[in-house]
Amino acid sequence: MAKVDASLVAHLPLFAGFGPEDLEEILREARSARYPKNSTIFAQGEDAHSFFLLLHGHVRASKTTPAGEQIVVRYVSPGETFGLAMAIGLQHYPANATAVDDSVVLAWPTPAWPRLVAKFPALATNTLQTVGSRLQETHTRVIEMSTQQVEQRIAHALLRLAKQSGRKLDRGVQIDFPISRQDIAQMTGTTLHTVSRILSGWEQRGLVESGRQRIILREPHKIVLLAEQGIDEGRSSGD
Amino acid sequence: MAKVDASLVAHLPLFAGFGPEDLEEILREARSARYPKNSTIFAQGEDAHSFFLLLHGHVRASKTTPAGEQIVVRYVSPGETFGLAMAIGLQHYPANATAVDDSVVLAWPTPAWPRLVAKFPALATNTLQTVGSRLQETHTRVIEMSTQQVEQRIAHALLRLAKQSGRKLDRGVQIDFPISRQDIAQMTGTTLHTVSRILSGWEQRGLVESGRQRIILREPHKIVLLAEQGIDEGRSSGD
DNA sequence: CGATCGATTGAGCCCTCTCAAGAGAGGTGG
DNA sequence: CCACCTCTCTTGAGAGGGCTCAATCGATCG
Repeated sequence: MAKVDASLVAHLPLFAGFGPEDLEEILREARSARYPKNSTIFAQGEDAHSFFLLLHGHVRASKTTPAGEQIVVRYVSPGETFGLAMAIGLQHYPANATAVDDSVVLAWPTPAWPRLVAKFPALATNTLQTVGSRLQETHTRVIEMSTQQVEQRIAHALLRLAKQSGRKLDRGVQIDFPISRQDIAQMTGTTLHTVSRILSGWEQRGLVESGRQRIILREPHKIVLLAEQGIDEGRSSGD
Repeated sequence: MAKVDASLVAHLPLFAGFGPEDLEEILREARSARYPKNSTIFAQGEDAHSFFLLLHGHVRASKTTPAGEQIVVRYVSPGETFGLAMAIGLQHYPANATAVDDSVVLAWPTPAWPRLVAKFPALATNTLQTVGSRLQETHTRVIEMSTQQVEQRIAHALLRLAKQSGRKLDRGVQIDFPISRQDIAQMTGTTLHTVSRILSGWEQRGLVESGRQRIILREPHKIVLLAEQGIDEGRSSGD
């Protein structure tokens, strides 16, 4: 297996404050692995054997309820960690991780975590900040679900995805991985039907262009307005 | 100011793995303070001057939206930390903290955090686990809001409060601090009206006994059933 | 070129919100 | 100790946003 180039990951938040030698030592314990599109990286409830750093691709973290419903926890972008069960005191993964695109990860065996943290305490403080950010983001989600209508929540979700994983095109910004109506529904607490209806509406108004697992924001600024004020007048156009 | 007795807090998760001397050193940097009922401990957006450990009483953490709506983030019980802005990389408090009962806290000046963590790395790993738990709990909340009806969400919320801060009475379990219909609405993403209607219904069925900012669960087991299956009548399946 | 998975769309309903009073409980000041 | 005032809780009526149920269409892949 090829060695990971330290310079590729040195700038990541996880490794803030580390010198090249420390980095080498940490990376030495990791193995890299490739997961093809739609493959499972780990499943909820499984023994947490490893923790991960995404190098390339995109990973969806989701949770399954006892009743069998799924919700999307987040989409992981390159440079982010995931599967940190051990760090937060869990023996088992609290969620599923699925590669939504061909993806490459670094994986450390879970038992390496306590050892690495003991030697490099900055790993813990860096991770604390990461987990703290995720907590803030999740609170934002709770607030949105409590106070906003579905259309606004979808607008916020798509803008976030675009900012995080948007690819600039001439005609707008495309979300850079396959994402279905169902996925968006599971991110926003609604049904795929409602998402479909709303996106159809936006498409007719020229705000987005979308297809099978593909969404392009054509008028991001107008979508920001939708997200912020919610109901904007102007429905009385041509029909 | 009286010195804090180390033995009172030694068993807390925050201090797991510390000896008496380390504990003394950490506690030496804290001051204790008393906040009367309904007083503000800190406000959202304020400079994060301190972080806290609740010794006695109850604290409500809430967030205010740009539109002025409030949601309850959580209720803090004795032994828990709050106001950890600095630890998760924030300069300002992301929420409001209000004493809902006469409360006593230990407060450390924020600048002490990096110094203490440098000397006692276990503080960081202990806090990482705490923040991780809160992240899990917040995800649970998202899942409930996505998949359950209001009545089930209220049932879950009250059961959680009862477990966390319940006082056993002959007639049931009382939530051990003042809590209004509005508070419950802000925990579950609904309105005070709907909470009031649902609690009235439960009261008629003998499940709860409630009054002004006071709730007693008289039939916790039946409320568990409500929380889990939701609808207990009719709804025959017959596949 | 057929099969499968995702997207679209209509109809109808109902859970929950909004709007609107009003009643009860506690606290406070005279 | 009583009167008043404020905060909380209750309850009704009506409306509507979003869900459920049910088909059909369209695109991607083997």
